[in-house]
Amino acid sequence: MKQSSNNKNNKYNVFFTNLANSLKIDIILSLRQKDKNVGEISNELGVEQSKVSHALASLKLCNIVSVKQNGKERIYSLNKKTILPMLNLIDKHAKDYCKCKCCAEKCGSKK
Amino acid sequence: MKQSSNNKNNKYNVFFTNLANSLKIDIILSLRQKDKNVGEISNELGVEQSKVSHALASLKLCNIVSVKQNGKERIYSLNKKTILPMLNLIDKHAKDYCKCKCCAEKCGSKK
DNA sequence: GTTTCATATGAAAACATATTCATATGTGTT
DNA sequence: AACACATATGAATATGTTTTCATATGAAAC
Repeated sequence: MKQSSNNKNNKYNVFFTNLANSLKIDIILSLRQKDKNVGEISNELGVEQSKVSHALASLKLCNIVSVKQNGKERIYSLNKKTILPMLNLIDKHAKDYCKCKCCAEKCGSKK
Repeated sequence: MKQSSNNKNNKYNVFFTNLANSLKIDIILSLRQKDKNVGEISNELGVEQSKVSHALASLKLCNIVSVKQNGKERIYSLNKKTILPMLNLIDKHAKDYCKCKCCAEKCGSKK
């Protein structure tokens, strides 16, 4: 009877899971303005370097960011083609449906 | 020096976190075709009823689905306006960037 | 080739969310 | 009111992902 798809690795799940993290979102929002190296991101967000590196590595796996070597630095840039329209959809969605100030607390996360 | 945004509840994170789950994705894909009650979804996916209920409750918090009572059933329907374009963006993204068959395994999730 | 700066990596711990299972609630029927 | 059906809820556990911290790697300068 078990006809479950059990499709843990479908592309949608992989993509959303990768983005389901506030640090990664902060990095994405930061890279929206301009390309940055790891140190710049780390300083700007006040977040430890290795944490940023881990987050970037994961974003890179899904081609959400890409990287260029420049001397000893690595410059990360955002793949805007996919992400920006996606953020816009969420902006629109939130505007339409999340009218109360408590919405952010209530949506999805128990925290 | 800690100038971190620490914005765990920003709308993007809340939204993506809610979607970062294969059952919820399966439910969304199923509701894409037509509205269904909990039992139908549960049967179709071969997934226990309470699991489906929990997933639907969480999707509802973000207005990704909505619900209508019909006798003792509850009919869930997908808010297509936001989700469908979002899935399309991911389709496009995967087509452009995830050319190898191993990509799904590699992207984002360690599993 | 040693030092310094920049970033990546591994592994354990911390954390968050999903799953499970027992049970409660709600709706209609008899 | 008792029952059956449909769905929701709570709480403990399981699972998966992030965080942390120590350390490794790589690139340039000396």
